Amino acid sequence: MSDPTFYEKVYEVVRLVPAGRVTSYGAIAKYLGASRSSRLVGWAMNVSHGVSPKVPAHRVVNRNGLLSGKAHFGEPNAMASRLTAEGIVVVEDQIQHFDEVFWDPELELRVI
DNA sequence: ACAATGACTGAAT
DNA sequence: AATTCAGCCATTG
Repeated sequence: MSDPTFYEKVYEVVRLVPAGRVTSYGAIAKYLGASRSSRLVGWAMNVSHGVSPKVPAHRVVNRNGLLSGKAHFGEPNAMASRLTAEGIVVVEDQIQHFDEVFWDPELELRVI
């Protein structure tokens, strides 16, 4: 990683996501000032397998609340299982009550 | 240095 | 309203 600045930022934001909440790639990208680089966020997650502390990539889904990245986990059910264990309802790889569990860094990490 | 890739998103049809 | 198309931008070969 010659210049993991972007990844580091992504990891940091993802790690800030509280248990029982989820966020979207676009929200993270926007918080980092790169709202159009949502794909890079997903790519960062792809590299986040061996980073430490561990990055809760299971709390990051696409803007529709769909577990788009579940296929990248060792077990396809690992992502849904972890979300369910945190109190998030997932049916058919789709997060239920997505608007209630959605965690927007721009709103939560904003200056109070 | 060029071209291709990708866990997305928004706009157009 | 649902599906399709194109843009976007950092990293890798």
